[in-house]
Amino acid sequence: MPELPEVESYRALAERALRRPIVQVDAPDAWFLKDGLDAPTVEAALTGRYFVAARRTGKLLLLHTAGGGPVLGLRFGMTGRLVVDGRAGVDRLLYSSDRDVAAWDRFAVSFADGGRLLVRDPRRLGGVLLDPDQSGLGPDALTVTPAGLRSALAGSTAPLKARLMDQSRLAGVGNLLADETLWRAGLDPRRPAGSLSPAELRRLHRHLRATVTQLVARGGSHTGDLRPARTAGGACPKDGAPLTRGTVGGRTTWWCPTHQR
DNA sequence: ATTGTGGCCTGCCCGC
DNA sequence: TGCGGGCAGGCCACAA
Repeated sequence: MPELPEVESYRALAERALRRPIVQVDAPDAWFLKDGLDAPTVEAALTGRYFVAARRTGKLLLLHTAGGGPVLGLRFGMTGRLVVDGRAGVDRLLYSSDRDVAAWDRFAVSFADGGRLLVRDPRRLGGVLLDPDQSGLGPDALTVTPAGLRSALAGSTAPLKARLMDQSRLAGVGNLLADETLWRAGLDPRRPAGSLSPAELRRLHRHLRATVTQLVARGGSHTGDLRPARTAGGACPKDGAPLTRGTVGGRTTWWCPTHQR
């Protein structure tokens, strides 16, 4: 599902949509427009303008318009895809459908040259925002510093995994990325977030940055080394122990009871 | 304030 | 072969 790695792929794809005059905006699904946004407003905000930059914070894609104009924010939930000129941002999306169904096109921007940028989301869990408020987002997981990670976790009794996925503390980590990172770092997802020693914090930071970087390069949060074993009867790829399945932070969680402490 | 829970969305897969 | 139930998780509202 779209976590940081997928959205980073979408961001790179969205570079193709820059400096192309916008002639039409289609927002057929009112549910998909968030924070009180409506179709006439977003149409008026974008038509006649063009994008100049494609940025990303966590799982939020930001398309800036020229001259300091409005910023289009796109969220993808767990089943949303970005499509530009018929080209999809990722080949395959876990838990979503790979089919092309026009009814799943929830939002589209058409350019003067005939091309289009659109969000295709079967489950409608994503959304469109205008000038999104980013004050509620923590530092991006791809670039977070050791101190940033420490302050995201410090003093908390919540499960470590829940804090890693708390977008207001750290932006970009979803369920699969959290399991993969904690598995690599050898940390029990149920540990109180504030209980990590300085050495464990450094280890987690190193593995977080490395994991995110690697999964971005591989093309998705589903390309982790733990992922194939995240299933009934799965064994730890490191030591062969049967993986444990449970609910942590309200999400299905798989971990190795042997080496994750 | 922090933490936990349940609901929303709907395609897909499994078992009958 | 059709059908119903459960499942997936990002995000948000709400409760304790």
